[in-house]
Amino acid sequence: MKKEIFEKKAYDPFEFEEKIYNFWIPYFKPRGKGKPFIILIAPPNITGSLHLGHTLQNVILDTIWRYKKMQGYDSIWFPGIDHAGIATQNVVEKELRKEGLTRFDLGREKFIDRVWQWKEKYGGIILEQFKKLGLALDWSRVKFTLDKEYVAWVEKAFLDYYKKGYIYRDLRPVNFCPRCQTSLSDLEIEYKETEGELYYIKYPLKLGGFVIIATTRPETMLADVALAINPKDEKNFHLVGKIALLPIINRELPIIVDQRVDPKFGTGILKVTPAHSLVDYEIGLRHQLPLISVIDTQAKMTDVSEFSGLDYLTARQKIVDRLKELNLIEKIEKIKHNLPVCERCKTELQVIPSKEWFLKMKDLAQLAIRAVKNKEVEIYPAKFKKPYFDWLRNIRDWCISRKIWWGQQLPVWYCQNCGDEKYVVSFKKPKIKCSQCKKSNWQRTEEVFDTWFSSALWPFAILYYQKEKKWYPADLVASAREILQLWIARMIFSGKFFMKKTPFKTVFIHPTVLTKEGKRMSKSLGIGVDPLELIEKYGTDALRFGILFQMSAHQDLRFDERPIDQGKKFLNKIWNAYRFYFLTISKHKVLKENSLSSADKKILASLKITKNFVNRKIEDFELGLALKRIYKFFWHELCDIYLETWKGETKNNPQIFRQVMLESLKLLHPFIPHLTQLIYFSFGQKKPLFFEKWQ
RNA sequence: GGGCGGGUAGCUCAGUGGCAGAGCAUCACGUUUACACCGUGAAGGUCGUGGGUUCAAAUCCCACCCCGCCCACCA
Repeated sequence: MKKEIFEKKAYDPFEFEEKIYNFWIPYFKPRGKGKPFIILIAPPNITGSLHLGHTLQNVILDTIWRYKKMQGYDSIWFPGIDHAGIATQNVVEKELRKEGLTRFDLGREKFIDRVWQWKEKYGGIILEQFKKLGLALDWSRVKFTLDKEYVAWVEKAFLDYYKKGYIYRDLRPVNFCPRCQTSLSDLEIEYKETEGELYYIKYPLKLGGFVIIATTRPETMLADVALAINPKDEKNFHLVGKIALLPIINRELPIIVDQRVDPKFGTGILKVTPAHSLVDYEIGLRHQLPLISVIDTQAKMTDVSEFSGLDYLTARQKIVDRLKELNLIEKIEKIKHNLPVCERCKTELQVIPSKEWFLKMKDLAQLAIRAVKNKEVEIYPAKFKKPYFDWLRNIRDWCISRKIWWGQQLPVWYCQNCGDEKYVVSFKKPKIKCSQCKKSNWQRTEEVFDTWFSSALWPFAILYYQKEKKWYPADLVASAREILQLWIARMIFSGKFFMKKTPFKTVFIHPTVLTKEGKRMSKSLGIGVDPLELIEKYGTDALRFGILFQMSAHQDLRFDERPIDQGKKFLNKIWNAYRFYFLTISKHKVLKENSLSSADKKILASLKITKNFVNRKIEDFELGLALKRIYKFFWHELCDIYLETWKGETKNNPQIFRQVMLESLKLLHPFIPHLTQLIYFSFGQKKPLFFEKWQ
């Protein structure tokens, strides 16, 4: 690539970008020279394709990678992808549905084969798309969260936790999707506003009279074990300590006090149903109430009285009819309320008790809190520390098991003769005998890990479990806001627990990319923008420019396509500025004296100011402001003024011209890597531009 | 319900105590030998509303209105 390329008046990114990327690839590896600057990538889901969130996040990191490299650091980051449990399983199930099949038709083994096929076909797509963004990733070390070594790490972590008493198995109410047939974490739940009925039901008191309870779910009343009121509720306080009778089956219900009751809802009296409500379960724990379940995993009534086997909606109607016969319905009101539905399939969820594996969070949350308080990790912008601390301070134990099929199986073995009450936690099939049946007939559980349990260990796998074992911890990770708790917090306590060190020093919570109207982008609503289409239209450098130009470290970004067009024009401006440079410079002999014209002095001063400003702003993650300053410098100070002084007679110094043009190229490179590399070749250079020193 | 952020030119946004800014869009002029994906210039704003502090407020304080995001979820 020589100077002849400048015969063209306009820059065509499509002719060069891919070639330049391929030229760089070998140089993206760690060089082993200089102080490492390590970036931790957020592994995209194998279901994913590039969206503007990924684009922003990774372009920020790549810009910093190149900046740091030019500061003399050995910048390093590795690519990887996440198996993403439920998300992937549901995508494959959707494919099956087109063939008229469900996963149960295939059976577990064949279904998992299908998911692996899917992974082989689509798993790497988003990584290929990362190449299109020009990311300086070391492609010789791609990791996947179901790689053999990775799986071993996750098992080892589980065993460690287990040996130290952090893991337990318990029967607990969990959010359960009757369609997906699995428990879900809080984060996999959506709420849908729905019009429903609020039933006011009379519960007789044992010593005469009655109280009225408001509920939207009468079918769960058969699992009631108490009634509760708020301690500040003076109106109802006289009821405390009395006994109520559960209609239809006449179970005795103590009336207790608990602060979780909202005195303003309904009559201010809550029926406590620990098996089918998470709040009620908490109340139940505090008051040592029993756990009675009346709904099963199919959302059908279990074996209680005459309602057994009915689905929950039919049962609701029958129970209401019966209460009406007994004259125990005071009134029925319309109410708007939020129904919990499965994030993936939108089925209404049931809270039901299920045997699940839990991780004790109290100590671990403390580790994560202290790590940030002691500044072992810095969270930027600082305003995100509050939600981080709030979440950790109010944390519940983490349900880490899922009953889906796609994922990593727990290293847990159940006795085939005695059932799942007898189990062994072990890496390999246990040889010991069951304490009950005295036989060794162990079967590995089909339960899999919550995908976030696996992701929480990502830094070990990608940084430590490289052969060199020397990249842990990272310097920087960037994250979307909504996974601050799900991912970032969990990586922090996992790192502190297993490695005694936080997995990274700085977390940058980047802005959310919103639509022009300020709404969240959403594929299902059809208001997303596809970055690949933008690349096809404008090229990678222009996209990078456009998105970084709009970016602020503190504020969300309302996406606007115009700055990308502006970027395309800017690239052309740069192209032509260097065309002019190469045409002009050949006509001028290098001066022997180091005399500077006033234009020379002015542009050098301006370059220095710009550089200092850009340094400061990049360190503060204010890439938008940095780029705006560079834009102003290059276009308006360099092109509009300084270059003009080279037309006609000039007293300028050609050495300064060369110096300024080379320095500008370096300044632009982290933001606009491809074009600047191309022009760098025209200066007779054969190395990557990011090997140049920034200052 | 709790938390966080935003409201500045038609649009997207800079600007945190000292004469209101940029890009795009608009208008006028200019085919000046790097670039019409250009240049020169113009027009355009009661800085959400009301009050307060100050010599001075877009900027600091208080109240309110509107918009958005995150978290929790009311039985």
